[in-house]
Amino acid sequence: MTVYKSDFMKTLSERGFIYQCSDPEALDRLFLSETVTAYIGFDCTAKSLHVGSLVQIMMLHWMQETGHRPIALMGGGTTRVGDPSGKDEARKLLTGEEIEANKAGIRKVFEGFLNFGEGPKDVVMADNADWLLGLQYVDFLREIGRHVSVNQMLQRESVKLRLEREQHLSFLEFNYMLLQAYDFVELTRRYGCKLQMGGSDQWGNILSGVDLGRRLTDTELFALTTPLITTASGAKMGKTAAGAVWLNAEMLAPYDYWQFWRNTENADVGRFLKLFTKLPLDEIARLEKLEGAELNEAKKILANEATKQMHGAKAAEEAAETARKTFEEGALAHSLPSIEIPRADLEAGIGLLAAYVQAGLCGSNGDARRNVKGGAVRVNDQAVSDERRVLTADDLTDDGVIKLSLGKKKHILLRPM
RNA sequence: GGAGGAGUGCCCGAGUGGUUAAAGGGGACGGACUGUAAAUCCGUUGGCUUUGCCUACGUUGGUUCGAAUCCAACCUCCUCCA
Repeated sequence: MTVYKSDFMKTLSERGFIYQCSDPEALDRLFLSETVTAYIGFDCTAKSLHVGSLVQIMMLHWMQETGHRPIALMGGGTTRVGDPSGKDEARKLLTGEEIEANKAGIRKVFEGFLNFGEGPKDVVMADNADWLLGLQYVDFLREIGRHVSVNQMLQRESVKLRLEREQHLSFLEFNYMLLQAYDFVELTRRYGCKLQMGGSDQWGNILSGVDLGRRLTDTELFALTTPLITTASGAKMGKTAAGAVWLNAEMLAPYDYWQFWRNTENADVGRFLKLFTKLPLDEIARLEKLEGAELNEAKKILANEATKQMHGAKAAEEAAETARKTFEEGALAHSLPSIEIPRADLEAGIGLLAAYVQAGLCGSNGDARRNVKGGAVRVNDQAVSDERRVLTADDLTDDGVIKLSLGKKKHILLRPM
């Protein structure tokens, strides 16, 4: 492994962020000699980013932390086209309003742990819609197209693969890398940006930008990618009981976020602590040495730290406390995720199956029915085997709620209103 | 523009007239075992007012007692030729 001298590269390298880099030594020198501006692009296809993007966000954080200037680039323009890579069918086209709404949601995530503003080290939020939407085709071809070598584009691994297999490659897909390359140039001109970072799947696209920038701006640009983060057992990261692990609290409750980290596989604890928390490395080294049941303590710390970063210290403490009560004492914790139901409905009696569907624990009555048969359903910690069971006001606990559980980990409180 | 091929459940994929809600695998969920881990084993995996009914094999129509399976038109995708 290369020994880096700059704080930023050293940190990234020690924490396991670096997968590929176009010129590690030169980049290291650059970080030593000046305040570097670097960017990472984010798609605006959903209202929130999910944990998959967290690695990238953490890199922005470390840039800021080590005294450099990160740019978070919203793909307001490229999302309108839709990145076809890795897709076997075209994404449905999003409207301008949808994209704007998504952008706002995503921005909220960043505000949690990056400082935005006008200062020299504040994070810049840019949007490629600002320059891409106004492009004129012929102008673009004359300015950019003449510098782009089709020969080189054909050399790209992703392209070669498609050609060799005689698989269809649309012109749109072929162009996507140009737009992304052009982003890099535009950011170099506007902000003096010299580095683009991203996931390893972006390596080719990023390199296109490096090449193009060198030609157009006569500046040495750099590329750096992170490894694809999978769990130790090989699964793609980011699934939980509740579905995708979204970063926005509206899409995934802090408690569920905490649980996601708490359920990390043993073999991943050290690696995740390095990537997803800001804890010092010696502390992490100590934690990852823990064995057996003791490792659970490290997982809790991971969950606490990760949740704190995303949702704040208060939410993290609550989540931890809720989990402790729920799992270690088996008691009813008041801050479990809850849904409200009209008091009148409860007095009339709510069918068990309907309640589970309403709480979002089951997808349909049939699903709920199957779970009852499978012994997964408990009400107020009492196993229920009768699918015709009706919930009434009598089921309210002393705390005035009804606790619905599905399996050992999923719990929802029904709160009459 | 011409010729050929394909469209099946969350995904992959079998099925070429009848016990097919549709083999098999993956994924997901649940149970057992554990440490809220992994691995392993077991179960579930269209909907509903569930001993029954409804909806489903690209879309629409047709043949038939009966169609995912046969026919026609259309839509979408792919490959090759130009």
